[in-house]
Amino acid sequence: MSVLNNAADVLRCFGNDCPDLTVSDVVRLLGMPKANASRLLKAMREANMLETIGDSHRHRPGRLMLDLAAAYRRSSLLIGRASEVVAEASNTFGHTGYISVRDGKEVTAVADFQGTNALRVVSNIGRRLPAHLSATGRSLLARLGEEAVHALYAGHSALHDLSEQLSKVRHQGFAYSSQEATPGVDAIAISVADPRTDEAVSLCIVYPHALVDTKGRNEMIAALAKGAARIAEDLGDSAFIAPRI
Amino acid sequence: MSVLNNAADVLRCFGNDCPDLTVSDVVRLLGMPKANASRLLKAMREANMLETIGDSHRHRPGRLMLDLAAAYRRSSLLIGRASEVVAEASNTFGHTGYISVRDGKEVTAVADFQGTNALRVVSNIGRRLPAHLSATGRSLLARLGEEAVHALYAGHSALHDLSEQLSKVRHQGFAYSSQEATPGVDAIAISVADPRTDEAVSLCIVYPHALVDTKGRNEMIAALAKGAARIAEDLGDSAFIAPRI
DNA sequence: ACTTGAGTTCCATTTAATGGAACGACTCGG
DNA sequence: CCGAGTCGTTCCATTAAATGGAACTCAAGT
Repeated sequence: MSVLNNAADVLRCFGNDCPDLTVSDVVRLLGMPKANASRLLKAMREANMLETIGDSHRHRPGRLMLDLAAAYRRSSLLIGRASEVVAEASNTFGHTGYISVRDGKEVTAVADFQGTNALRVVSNIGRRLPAHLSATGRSLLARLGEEAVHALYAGHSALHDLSEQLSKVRHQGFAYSSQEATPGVDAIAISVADPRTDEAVSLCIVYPHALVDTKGRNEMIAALAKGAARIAEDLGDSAFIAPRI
Repeated sequence: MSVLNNAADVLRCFGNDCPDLTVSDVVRLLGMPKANASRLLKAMREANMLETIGDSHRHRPGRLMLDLAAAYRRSSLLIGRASEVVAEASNTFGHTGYISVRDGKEVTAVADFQGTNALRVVSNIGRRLPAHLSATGRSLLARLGEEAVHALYAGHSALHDLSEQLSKVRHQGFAYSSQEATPGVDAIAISVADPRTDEAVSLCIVYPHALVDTKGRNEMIAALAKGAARIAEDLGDSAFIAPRI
């Protein structure tokens, strides 16, 4: 209805696989009269929410947007603490690490730490993934109660499988995926929350399947678990489950 | 005037040192009637541009904003190419690296690569710095003509010094700062542009002053210069100046 | 119980958003 | 050189939303 919602809809278009937008893209994607789309993009441009690429008619997010993700990170003690842990683990083992948050049925990375190994998984920060299809997503879904997950995934065909996976995660204290989203890539994830702000984040390490055996995997789980446990204790996360390896 | 501009003003408040905002913060910072501020924050919340922290009245940027910086990076071939170069240099030397863009008289980092050395400079992505007070900023300002810089800094007391520094940067092909913004921290920066999109980025390495001698510094400049020269050639940046060491 | 500060809601007024249609700019193929 | 197609902008009357003063709620402090 209001411009603000339309502007938000435009920004949402950048979410997945869309590096830039034209007026007619917006008309197509949002089903809006093109007069509105034209004026909306112009207004967003003038507000620095968008900028044109060169002198073409293609738009990308504006400079105003560049610092907001960092402001989000700064607003959260939990993210800062989690980042320290994952940064250290990433450096120790040479693999890429993330901090992710859940937004409904999706997860998105808020911070990433590139691995240093020659063969490492490339960072995919800023891409939204279905929560039920990734270790980091399941580590966050596992924090919800059984009922909350049922409510969230009501009518979803994957619900039964997901429930089983989540009880495994709850029992183990960590989530694990092997070549699930990407062939050759494994991931481990542990979640921790700040009860004062109701935030939950996932600490995640992704690594090439071929490079890490069970022993190496367990060392990484132990490293993340140690850091996560300290955070859980400091912040009072009583729902934290110490991983059993 | 319109909500969009007010919303943009609210988002701008997160820029510097402000991790969260309340209704009265907005009233104070933007001089807006509190009825408006209250409704504006509510509307931004409902559009996912903001979210409340826990159940308090404090707001931070919303989930919608988290992926936009990544979309910006993805929209630019130049940023992608520059990131590869800086990521490699960061890994080789163990120091922290950035990619930055200029926005008027400010620079902001769009990508960062944490160093791996025990003593390394901590990433400050998402903070805007005055362009004339940092190596990365001066490497970008040097690309502007002498006149453009005079126009941009008209009436600014630092203009004279800046002009001198910039001609040095233009002659050398790189910018260097020693313990300028932060005691004990040095930085080197080289800029490269994409003439097709009118973008310019700075490739920057920051390192502890005590850890690097002139020889080490020159090795890093050479590494950045080599990568930047390849980008300049591939994209047709005729204004690129190969650093002289 | 009184004050102070923060946040929300109400309502008449003002201002901006809407969308159909006409217009201008560009590209492609003949 | 022309006409069809695509894309983006502008115009204008209509409709809908933003505005800001004031009244109201709620909580904390004294």
